[in-house]
Amino acid sequence: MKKELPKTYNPAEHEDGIYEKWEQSGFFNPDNLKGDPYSIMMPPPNVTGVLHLGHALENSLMDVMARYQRMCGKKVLLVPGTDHAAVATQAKVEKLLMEKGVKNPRQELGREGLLKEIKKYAEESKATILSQIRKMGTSCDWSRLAYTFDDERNLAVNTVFKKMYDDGLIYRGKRIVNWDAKLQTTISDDEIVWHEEKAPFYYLQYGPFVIATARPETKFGDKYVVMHPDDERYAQYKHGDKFECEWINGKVTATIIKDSIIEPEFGTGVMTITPWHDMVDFEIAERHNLEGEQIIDFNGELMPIAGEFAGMDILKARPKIIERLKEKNLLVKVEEDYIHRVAKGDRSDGLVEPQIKEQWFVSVNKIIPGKGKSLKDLMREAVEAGLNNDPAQKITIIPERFHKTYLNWIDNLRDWCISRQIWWGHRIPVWYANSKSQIPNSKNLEDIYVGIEPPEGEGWIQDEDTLDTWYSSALWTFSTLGWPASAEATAGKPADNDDLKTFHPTAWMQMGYEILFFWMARMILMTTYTLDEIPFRDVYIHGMLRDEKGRKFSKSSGNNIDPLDVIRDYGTDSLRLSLLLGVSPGNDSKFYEEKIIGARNFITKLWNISLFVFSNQENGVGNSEFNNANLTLADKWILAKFQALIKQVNNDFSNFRFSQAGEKLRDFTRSEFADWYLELSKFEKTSEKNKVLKYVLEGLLKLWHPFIPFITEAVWSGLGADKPLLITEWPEEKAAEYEESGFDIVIEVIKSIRNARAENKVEPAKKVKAIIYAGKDIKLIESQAGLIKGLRTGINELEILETGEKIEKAIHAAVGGVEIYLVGAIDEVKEKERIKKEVERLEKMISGLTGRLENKEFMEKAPEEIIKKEKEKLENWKIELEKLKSGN
RNA sequence: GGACGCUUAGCUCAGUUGGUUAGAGCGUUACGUUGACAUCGUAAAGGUCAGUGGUUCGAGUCCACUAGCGUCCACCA
Repeated sequence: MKKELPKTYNPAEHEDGIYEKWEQSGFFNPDNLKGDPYSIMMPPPNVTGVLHLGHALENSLMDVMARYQRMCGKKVLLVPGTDHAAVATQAKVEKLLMEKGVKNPRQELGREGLLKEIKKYAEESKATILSQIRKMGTSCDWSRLAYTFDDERNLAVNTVFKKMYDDGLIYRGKRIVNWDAKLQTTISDDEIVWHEEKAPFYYLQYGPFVIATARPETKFGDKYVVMHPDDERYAQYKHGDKFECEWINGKVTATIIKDSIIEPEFGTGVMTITPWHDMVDFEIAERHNLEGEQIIDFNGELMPIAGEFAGMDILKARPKIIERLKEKNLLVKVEEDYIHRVAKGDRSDGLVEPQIKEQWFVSVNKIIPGKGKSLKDLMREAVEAGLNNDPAQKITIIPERFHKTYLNWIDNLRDWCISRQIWWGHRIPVWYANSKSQIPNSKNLEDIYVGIEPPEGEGWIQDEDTLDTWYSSALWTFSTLGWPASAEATAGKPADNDDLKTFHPTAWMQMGYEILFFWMARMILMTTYTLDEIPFRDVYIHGMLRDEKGRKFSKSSGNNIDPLDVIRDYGTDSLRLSLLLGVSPGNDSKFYEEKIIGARNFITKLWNISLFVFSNQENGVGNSEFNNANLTLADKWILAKFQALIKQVNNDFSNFRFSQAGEKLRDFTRSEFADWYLELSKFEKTSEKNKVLKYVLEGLLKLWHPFIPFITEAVWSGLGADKPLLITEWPEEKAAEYEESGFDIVIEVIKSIRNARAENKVEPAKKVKAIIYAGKDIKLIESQAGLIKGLRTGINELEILETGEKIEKAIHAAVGGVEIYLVGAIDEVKEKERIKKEVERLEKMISGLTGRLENKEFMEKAPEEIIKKEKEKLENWKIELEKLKSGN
């Protein structure tokens, strides 16, 4: 029975239903598929709100690949998931609570109460996000849905923590950390945003020295004065010398320290140090084993050491301290317009103060027992020669330039501080038995228990801190696959035991460059350490989406585009296509409504093409066979082009060039299939034409499906296919089955006729005679005369001649006449010139390359591969030259 | 200070190991309603590929320098 498509395509009427059918079909789950495994782990969106355009891009990228691989017969797994996003989520909920009038959420609600609130928010947000992922059409296996903060992932986190602790890679230490007073937690170096600010730069008298500072409020306890050992101005002072001097709150005893980190050129070449509140000072103090003292408390207020200033906010205290120094005649001079940089938290926008705290760290330089190398070494190996020199365990980063960025970053990598003083997150699996321990300041290591499960017996108290959110995301590629496969973990889920074996390492991963270090690096670290495997083979780095003016999208700048609005107005396919076309890996791209409209217009076009082609079909989709013996020139032409297209698209997919694959598909669909072949089918009616039309269109629907799954499926299933397009086989690449038929020349002829009409301003309705000088293609063109007449050329008489004068001349001569116009397809004179030039060019190239291949130096230096390729090239050119010369 | 990138048509960008006449979309201009499609079609105009020099038979593509722009990292007491 003949099925018909609706006249117009309204995405909203189809999309949800189609997604539901896909889901019910079970083919999102690889357990129902055959073939080689291919796995992608969705970068889990934070449960801090709703999906934005960046997520939409990421979903489009992973889904285009997943669908392509599935149609190519792979057993595709795409795991959906969300991230609890520790600090971000807690900060967000605390802010919401404060807006509701809860002044200090942590104090008022307590740990349990606040966690309950956050969990409620996270669950709501998660539900929203998951429904949005469905809206995007992402073909993920919902039965394997994961969350970085669920029980399975917690088990993985604790297991890895214990393993690292037992290996001596996790240690606890007093270190200088970035303290965000607003969020009341440590944050990592990467979470700091530097702001440039103008501030006065004070020169202060410190004993015999003048020191310079922008932060006098930290200087109360300074008792070390540091200078460069080679600075001759201060040669008279020896390292370790002591002197007494008058300081802010009375006399202090100062010690001279010589350290080459000091730049003699900067300021006075002398500084005092505040080890507790400055990274560099801390390092100097460590190096010389100096004492440090806390000056600023964890709320950003001065400590008792500040004397009468104690309890004051540091910024308010600053001018008062300067006043005091002035009174004591210790203020030498002030530079007003000094520009310095102030650290602020990227989530809180509050001041970040370095503080010394007890924290948990992962050592990146310590040698891992039994491996003879450090975590840093593993991270490096994975992208260089491959883990353990195994090329199968090598990660390729696309685009390549990020290799360098990554390696450069590893070189400067310091130990990773993994503890956070917040409540939302995986609690550190460490317990202290000493009831007197003031956690987290316990130093009694004997009474520490580190384990996957809480210790038995009374009196154990768990560490208050939680883990950096990236600790759990770092395990993502394998924690989602049922690792660790303990009896409890896999009880009732027998298939999970095999998942890790089947799907790890994952095939590819995609992420924005802004989380390269946060996430990619840490996944590599954790996975290579835990499994001795890389987490993924290829990682595709995408850029950021920006608005028309190149600004980032954000709610605060009011330029936000909500993907759901786009879907509502234009459909998911339009959104996906506009996100995928015109982007290249690693580069930012601009996104605006015109792009979406362009995509929407194309999708409408594709619908109309389908409408036309299938309106002439007896049957629905499938069984698109035709008889090769009955093919016309034009049929062979479109089939040859189509074969070439499949090959190019495959090639683009295997090199992650989605944009280019899409552009080629669009060009073929519009410029070749619709504009020529489909038009021509209205005139050249043969027994096979409908079949070829259907064959090519069906192939196109398949090729388009990864990009625009909904409309292609709507056509496919709308016409009663027996299985969804989702799992229909990808078109086969048939090696040169249909030769180039020379139909391009016929197109040239038709174009020249149309041009000649336009140039000579022939009225559209007027029928004219055309004379074509066809040259060597005379037979070909003669055979297509009927078609040429028919195809919107408006000629009623056609004369085809083998030779003739230069065409322009002929046309002009004819314009004087009444109804006869001369039109030429092949300008013999021009053609001869072109061939002559081409021959010259080829000869030059051949002689040049021959010369190179005879050059001893080149032959010795160049790699064999290149020489081989150059030789091949040369042979091809020679063949080409022969063809040209012989006139074929 | 260290690293990386960008500069191609009016705009947004592609350009796959160097190889025919450098491409697309949007925009502009002219024409057009033909048996799917005005959410359309046919065509045209528009580029010394930022600049200079080099390597090469051949450079948008490789190298060096210059200019402008941008990103990341470190960080100035």
